[in-house]
Amino acid sequence: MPELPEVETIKRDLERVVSEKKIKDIEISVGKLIKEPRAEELTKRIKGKTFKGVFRRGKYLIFSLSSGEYLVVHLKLTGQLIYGERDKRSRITFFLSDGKYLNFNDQRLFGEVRLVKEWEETPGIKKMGVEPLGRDFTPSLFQKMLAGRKTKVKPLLMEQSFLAGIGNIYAQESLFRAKIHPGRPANKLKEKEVKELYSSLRAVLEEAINKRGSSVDTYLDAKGERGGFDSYLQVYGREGSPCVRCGKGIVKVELGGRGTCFCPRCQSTA
DNA sequence: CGGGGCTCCTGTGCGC
DNA sequence: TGCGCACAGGAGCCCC
Repeated sequence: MPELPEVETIKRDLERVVSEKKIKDIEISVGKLIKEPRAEELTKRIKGKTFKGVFRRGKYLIFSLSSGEYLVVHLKLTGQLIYGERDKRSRITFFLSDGKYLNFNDQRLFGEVRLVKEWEETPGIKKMGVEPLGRDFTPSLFQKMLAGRKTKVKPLLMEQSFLAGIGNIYAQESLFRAKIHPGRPANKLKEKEVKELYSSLRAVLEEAINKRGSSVDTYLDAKGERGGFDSYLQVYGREGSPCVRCGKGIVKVELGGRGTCFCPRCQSTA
């Protein structure tokens, strides 16, 4: 599942290879992935335009086009954007001026593509919270953000209107590093724990970016290669295995309807 | 605000 | 060996 580090990896890869390339044509095999405008309309507006740049907001990838419009893409669970040769699994294929292809693969068809004039107004982005690796995300801001919230900290970390780009993997990993039980009410964290969680979040995201993401589920980068962070995951998907810190078995529970792994000994409940 | 539930979809992995 | 079914999961949406 692509989260912030995976989307950032794809962004960095694509920036190098699609910038200044013209979109000669687009082939849409699964029209329902396009949320706006209608597929025919999108084709008309995108054909002949040039990719100017690529950036990321939360888990969204945003391509700026020479027309001044933006192509906004969310990979959801199984989306991939792979640059290179033609891929028969591709749901939406961009034919580029260098003779290469940008393939949007998506096994489970949850992905979303939009062509918009103002990317900031896109549903999902409009109410997006602060970027956890951004300059304005500080320990004191984090303290304030958590203060009013009685809900469980792990589902809160995954709320995109709270923090941008954190999903099930990195929420679990950062709480493990910070030694905080995922079910703790957010407003009950001690000041020291808030600081711990703040640095754990930033550290885990940065390390994951440096390792080019985690290839959990179907994730592949823009070159079609796996990420390298899988082997550094300490709790995610490790239920039943020994805790890397204390050796006790990692436990899996459901929180906010999502599977959650943690160490019942290391991660403090109070 | 909080909490629960439903929805989209399909490959995987289980039970029998 | 093979069939069929429950399940996972991001995020919007609904309801109370």
